[in-house]
Amino acid sequence: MVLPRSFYIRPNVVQVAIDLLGKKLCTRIGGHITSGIICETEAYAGVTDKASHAFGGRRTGRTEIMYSVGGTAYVYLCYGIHSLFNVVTNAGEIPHAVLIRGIIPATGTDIMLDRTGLKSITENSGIGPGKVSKILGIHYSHSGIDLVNKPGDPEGPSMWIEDIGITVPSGMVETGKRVGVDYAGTDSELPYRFRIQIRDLPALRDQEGLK
DNA sequence: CATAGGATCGCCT
DNA sequence: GGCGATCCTATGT
Repeated sequence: MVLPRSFYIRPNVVQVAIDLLGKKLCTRIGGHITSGIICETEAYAGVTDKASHAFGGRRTGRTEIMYSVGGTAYVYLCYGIHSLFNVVTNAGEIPHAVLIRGIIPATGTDIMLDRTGLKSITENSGIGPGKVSKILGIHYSHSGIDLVNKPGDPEGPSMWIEDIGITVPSGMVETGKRVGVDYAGTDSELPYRFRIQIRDLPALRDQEGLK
């Protein structure tokens, strides 16, 4: 089931970040469908969060997308090299977002090989926000794509997230500080990073099989 | 117009 | 554990 708008527009961005664990992030880029199970996320709490690009209500050409309605993709270029993929959450004009930091490759591993030049795709190949975009073919030019309604052009790039029947037990979710946001002062200490360990995957895959 | 710096990665030691 | 790659974005003059 493709996640509906109601999943994204919930007001608690931290809860959305946790609930995205175990969901399947899918893209159709250049006619190729690839996907992976989300295993690491970070929440960015908008205008009050010093680590957020929208802190203080900042609106620029880049961050404007963050003010879209929940269920919109926000992708930006980091370090001149990496496209980082985020999901905008909450109602319009409230710039909350969840950074997807890691996925376990699921569909289209042959395409991922082409995109990365790796010799093989493993469970680690999508760990790291830059790698997520690399293996899924996501580019910062895809910022603004709607994750709920398919774009008008059926041939164009498209991205969505599916519920595949996995429920991650809270005891399986590891919480920590966000990465690379030391400039945010005390906000860098917030426990807004969430991940599931690869060693716990077999149990989750069993759930998927039962559905 | 000029410039500094970044929600990273992979290779090197 | 350290560093270079690489370029857009934001900000300041």
